[in-house]
Amino acid sequence: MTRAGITPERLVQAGAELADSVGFDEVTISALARQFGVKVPSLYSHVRNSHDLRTRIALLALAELADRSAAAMAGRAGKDALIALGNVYRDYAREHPGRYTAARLRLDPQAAAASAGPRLSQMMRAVLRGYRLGEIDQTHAVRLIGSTFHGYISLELAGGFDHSSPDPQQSWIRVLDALDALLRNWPIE
Amino acid sequence: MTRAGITPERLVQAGAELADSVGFDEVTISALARQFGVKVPSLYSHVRNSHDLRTRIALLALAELADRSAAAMAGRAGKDALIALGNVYRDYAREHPGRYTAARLRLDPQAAAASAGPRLSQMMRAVLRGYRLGEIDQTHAVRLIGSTFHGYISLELAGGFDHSSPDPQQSWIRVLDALDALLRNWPIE
DNA sequence: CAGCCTGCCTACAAGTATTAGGATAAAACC
DNA sequence: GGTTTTATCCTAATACTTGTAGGCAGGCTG
Repeated sequence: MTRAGITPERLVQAGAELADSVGFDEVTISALARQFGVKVPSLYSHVRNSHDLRTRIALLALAELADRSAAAMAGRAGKDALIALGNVYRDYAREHPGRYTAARLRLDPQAAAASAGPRLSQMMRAVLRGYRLGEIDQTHAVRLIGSTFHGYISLELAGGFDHSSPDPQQSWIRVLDALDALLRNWPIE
Repeated sequence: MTRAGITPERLVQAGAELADSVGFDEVTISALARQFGVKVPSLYSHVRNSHDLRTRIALLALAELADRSAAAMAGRAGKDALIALGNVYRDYAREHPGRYTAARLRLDPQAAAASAGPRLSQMMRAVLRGYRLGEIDQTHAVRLIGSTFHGYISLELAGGFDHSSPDPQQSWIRVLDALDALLRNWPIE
C-alpha cells in the first residue's frame, strides 16, 4: 500500500486549519485521520496523543503570532507600536479563530518556556518603552494591556458585540485610544 | 427499586459544582449519572441532552452573577460602583471558575434574551451613570470595561500571572484605578 | 383498588481515544 | 543488488462518551 506521507508538521498544519474552520474543540484525531484518508491509530506514530496534538497547534499559533508581532513592531514606538500590536492580535484572531483559541491553551511550564510565549511578552514590554513607567508599574501595565486586548478580542469573537451598534471597529479604535491615554497619564497613587 | 429523586434543578446544581471542581469541559452526563448512582440514560428524562445541561448551568451562573452584582451595586456610584462590580466578577470567577466559564457559553438568541445577561448589561451601564459620557461613548465604555474585566479574570484564572511578581491583587487594583481614571477623563477625539 | 404515568432500567448504535502487535514499503547498509 | 532495519500503516481490542428505543414497576390519581 502506498504511504500517505504524513508528518507531524503536516498533521499540525491540517489541525490548525481544521481548528479555524470548525473550532479548536472540534480538532480530533479521528477527523484528521479521515482527512488524510488513513485509519485512526496510524496517527499515533506521529503524535503522542490528543493532548500532544493540541499542544503543538498551540505552539504553532504562538509562533505565528510572535512573528507577526515582531514584524509589525519593527520601527514603531509609542502609540504607533501599541496600535500595531493590538491589531496583530485582533487580526490574527479574526483570520484564525481556532488558532487564536489554541494559543490560549494552558501549557505545562517547560512547554511554555520553550514556546514563543516569552517572545510575545517581550513585545508587550517593548511597547511600554515608549511610555514612562516604573519597573513595577510596567508589570501592571503589561497585565492591563494583555487583559484588554484578550478580553476585547474574545468578546468580539464570541459574538458579544454582534447585535448592538456602533461598529465594533469604532469601539476597538476607542479602546486603543483609551489605553494610550492611560499609559501616557498613568495614575500615581 | 427506590427512586433517586433526581430533578433538573439538582442535576444543574451538581453540574455546576462539578464544573467548579474539574472544569466546565469535564461536565458530562456520565459523570453526573455516576455521582447520582444512576445509569446514564436515566438522566435523559430530566435533561434533553448534553448541550441542554450546559446551557442550564450557564443560565444558573448568569443569574448568580447578576444577583451578586445587583446586591453589590446597591447604593454605590462612580468609582465605588466600578470597583464593586469588578470585584463581583473577579470573586465569582475565583470561587466558581467552572460556572464563570459556563457563563461565557454562547447562547442562542432566545436563551440569551431570557437569561440574566441583559440584567448584567444594565448593571454595567448603571456604573457609567456616575461618569459623564455621551450615548455612543457609553457603548464604547461598556465594551472596554467588559473586555478588561473579562480579560483580566480569564488570564488570571488561566494562571497567566502565576510565575511573575508582583501580586495579582495589586495589579487588579491598578487596573480598576486605571479604568476609573480613564472614564473620568474620557479621551475626546 | 385499578390504572396510568414517570423515573429508572437494559440493550443497542455510533463516535472518539488509546494500546498492542502485525505486515510491508522505503531507506540504510554491506 | 541483496539484505537488514526501521518507520508507517494496518487490524484487533478495550474503554468511555453521547444518544435512542423500549420495558418494568413504584407511587400517585380516580
